[in-house]
Amino acid sequence: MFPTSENQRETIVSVLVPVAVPMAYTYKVPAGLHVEPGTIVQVPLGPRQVLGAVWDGEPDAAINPKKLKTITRVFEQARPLQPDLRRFVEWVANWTLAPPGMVLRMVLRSEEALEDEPPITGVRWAEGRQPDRQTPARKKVLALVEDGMAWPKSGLAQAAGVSVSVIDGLLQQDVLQQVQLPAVPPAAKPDPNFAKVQLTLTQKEVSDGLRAAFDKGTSVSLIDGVTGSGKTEVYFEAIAEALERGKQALILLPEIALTAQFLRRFEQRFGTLPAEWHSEITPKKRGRVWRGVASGDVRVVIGARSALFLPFDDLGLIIVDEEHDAAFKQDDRVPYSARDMAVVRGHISRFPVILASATPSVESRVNAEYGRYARYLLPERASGAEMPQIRAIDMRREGPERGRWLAPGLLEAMKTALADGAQSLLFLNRRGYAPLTLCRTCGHRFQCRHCSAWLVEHRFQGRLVCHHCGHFEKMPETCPTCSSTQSLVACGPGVERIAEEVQSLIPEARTLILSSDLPGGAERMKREMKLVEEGEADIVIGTQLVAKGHNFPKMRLVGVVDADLGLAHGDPRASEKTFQLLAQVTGRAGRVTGGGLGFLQTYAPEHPVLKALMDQDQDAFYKAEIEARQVAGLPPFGRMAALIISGPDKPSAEGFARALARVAPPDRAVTVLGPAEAALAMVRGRHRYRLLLIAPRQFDLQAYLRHWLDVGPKPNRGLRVQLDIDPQHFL
DNA sequence: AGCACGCCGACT
DNA sequence: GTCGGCGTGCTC
Repeated sequence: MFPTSENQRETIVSVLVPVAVPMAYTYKVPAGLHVEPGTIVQVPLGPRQVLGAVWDGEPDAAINPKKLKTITRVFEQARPLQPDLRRFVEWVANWTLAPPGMVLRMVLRSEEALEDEPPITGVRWAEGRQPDRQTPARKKVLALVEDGMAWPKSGLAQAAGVSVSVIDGLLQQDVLQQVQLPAVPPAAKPDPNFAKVQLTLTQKEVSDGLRAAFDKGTSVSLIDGVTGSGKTEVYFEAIAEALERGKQALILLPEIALTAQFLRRFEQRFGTLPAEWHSEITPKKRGRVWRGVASGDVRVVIGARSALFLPFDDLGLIIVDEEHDAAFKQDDRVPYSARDMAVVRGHISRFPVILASATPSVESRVNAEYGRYARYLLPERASGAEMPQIRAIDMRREGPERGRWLAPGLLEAMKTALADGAQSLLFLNRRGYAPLTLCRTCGHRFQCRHCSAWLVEHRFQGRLVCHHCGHFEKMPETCPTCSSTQSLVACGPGVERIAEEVQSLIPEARTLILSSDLPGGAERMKREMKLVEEGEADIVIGTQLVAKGHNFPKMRLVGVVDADLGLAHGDPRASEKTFQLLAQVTGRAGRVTGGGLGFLQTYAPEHPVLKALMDQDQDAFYKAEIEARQVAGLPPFGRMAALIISGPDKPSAEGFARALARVAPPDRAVTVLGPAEAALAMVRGRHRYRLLLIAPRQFDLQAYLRHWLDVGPKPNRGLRVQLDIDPQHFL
């Protein structure tokens, strides 16, 4: 690969560039410079300079030598990407049908990481020297530096209570001198023995099992524990074990859950904050963490899915918390599932991976049942609090009068809770006031002009909003078709409408809406979450964002306004998603106060998802769902791929069908759920169409797709593939 | 004519 | 992913 031939021929190497080209390119190595596989380099590509990594495999000698360009820069200080990481990049590229360069791009996402950090300069007393004239300000500064310690300039000025110009004056007279300060480490070393916690008997058993997994090399464990059962405490013990063995650890959290609260819990256990990695981290910090991870200075990273591609020096454990969460899936660029790829990374580098959830994904449950994963159960709340009682309200018999949405039984329970000083939560996963507006006179329905979804009325903003593409218009006074006035009616409820109903029926309660679209942004949301936490609201009406994150200690009652919502979707995972969401939401009830209550308003009280929730019988849900999937050939028993066709065409079934026929004619081995099916309704954004292919396990779906990708439009032009396949069988 | 936009191929 | 080239259609 690196001939230093006698006849002084120039060396050539493979270089992978972070661009959507199908393979590694070939470059010349400048004379006298050493590169090896993994070395990070800068190379010319077309009209620009890009980062890249020297890659494995023979460089292509067949390329016209006149075309070959030379590596412009070698990043000698940055350590080469390790063989395991390079294999991981290749694996992910192969799996996702994405160009390997696009996966490498996720590894090289911090440009700052490669440059040396500009040294931090500080000041120190030049021993013995005194200023020409003493002033009170100068005296204060000199008192601080007397001991010979070095200070950052602004820090010293602040500590002395003087302005920076005083320091500058002293520097001028050489009373102070400039010195280099050591670089700030991105995170201190966590101490596995900082604050050992008292574990319950069950927790201890699980933690012993997890610690033992380190001796097995590759292993995956699933912690299946109810909300409040202490999953976190238990997997912290696995992190302690990794640290004791001198290994690095990575905790992956869904983006939403990266809360200060979680970081504080880590700090309490290990005595220091972990390094963080997610989209909000500043470029400078990002560079420090990247370098720290590569050098081994950073021992534990807590991050969102992209942290999986960090160049760890010696990674020995990955934890995927809330492993069922959809936020682990990336839909754009390289469409990967961080949960699945974490398992792959653990497999390649032979270390344990831990998946944790109160409501595991069906895939993980199946893998556990078939013995591919070790399964650990934490069935009880560590505080001893009871799980809430959940009952259905049959809306056919116990429902409210026409035009109202809350059943009398639910309202009674809310009033009782209010009288006892406890909080209630009404959950409805629908923003706005009403999901459909129509004209009573002519039947006109307000539809989005871009994507044909119904427009949702947002009464506080006085707008009609499309929840698909974000398009909005002012709420008109008159019908745009027949010009009738006062004829527009709102159909169905959203959170705003439920809040209106609560305010009119229980006016003495302090009500609060928690919905992502309310004005004030993330700041206001944080404040309001805090208000709820402190008991400053009696009745909270919320969309799905109340399911995650904050705990509400005074919440006793949870009412699901429409428990059927989401069950009748075209989405093949509708049941699973609804089960997980409702289990989380009802789990908010009575976590600390005990005796929590859950109500499910439904027209289908016999539905297996709702029955499982009421009976507190998760197993019943998984059993029913697994059977249904086996019959339908859905994951994890079949394999599913979505072909996404995007383009500027206006939505039209004809154009879509034409594209489909050109790209992926139906095959006897695969089921194509085309535009006519509900599958399309699942994600019909602007300029985007998706169809689902479902193939049996033994069918080589990737080869099939690869074939049609070659025949059809270029993969990076209008056509994208998203695979929803559990990789467990392919390791 | 001047340009904005979309499409398409090339990039070693 | 990003650039440059080229065709189409619209505006000053």
